[in-house]
Amino acid sequence: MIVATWNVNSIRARYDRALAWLERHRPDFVCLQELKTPDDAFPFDAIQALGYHAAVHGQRTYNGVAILSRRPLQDIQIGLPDHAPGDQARLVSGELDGTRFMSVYVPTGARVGSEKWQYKLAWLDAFLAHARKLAAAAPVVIGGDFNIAPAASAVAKPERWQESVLCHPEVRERLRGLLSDGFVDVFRTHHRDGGVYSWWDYRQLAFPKNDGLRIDLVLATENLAASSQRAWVDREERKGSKPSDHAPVLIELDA
DNA sequence: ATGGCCAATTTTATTGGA
Repeated sequence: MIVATWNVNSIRARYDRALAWLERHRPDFVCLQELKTPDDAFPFDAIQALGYHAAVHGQRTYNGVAILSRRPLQDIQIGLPDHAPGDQARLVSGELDGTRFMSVYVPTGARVGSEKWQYKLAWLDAFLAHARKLAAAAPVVIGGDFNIAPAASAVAKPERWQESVLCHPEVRERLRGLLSDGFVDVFRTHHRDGGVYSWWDYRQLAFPKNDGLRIDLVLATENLAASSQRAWVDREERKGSKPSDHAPVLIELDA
């Protein structure tokens, strides 16, 4: 099966491109982030017409996540376990054939030391604890915009980003904790040397210069990850008219 | 080639993204 994760940076702004991409690639599961759209404005009909079900946790203006699947997910969970109704829409998960799929949009954290940075750390802690708990019950696949570049090899210009919210030791250590606790960064197992990115700033010709970072990750619990055949970034989707600033990341599992 | 921010909203500026 093929699992993709893609931060679309508004599902409405990406409507044409996202549907065309879905029709072209037809992955089995697609984790989407930054829908920037409430549930009632999500394009359920168009996606259903392409043969997909959607588990959606939308939000107006900011955030918003979804999982698309050929068969409907079961036991869909919205947000973190203790979430309040007004919480930021950053997590949705569901189960199919004994595997749990999660789509996550980790906070950026604005600037190190800011209030949003503290929120990023606290949210991450809660999310990681929840992911560990789910992984104790069933195999898990997490697709998401983690807003963490796992290592210097995931950054075109590591020195420039070293102290940023995407590369700071505080977030890298948290991610490393999950990776030493039964989860695998599937892309990394197939691209040990790094140098492949998933996000490029819209500004300063970052994409033509390939001045990017790999912050969009697919994590899988070890048994699932052991069956992975390949992993790749669909850079074509970052080209052309009105792209998202993120490219889709895809993995193939023999499961 | 892949091209010099973009998207939503508070809309003719501002805010947030990463």
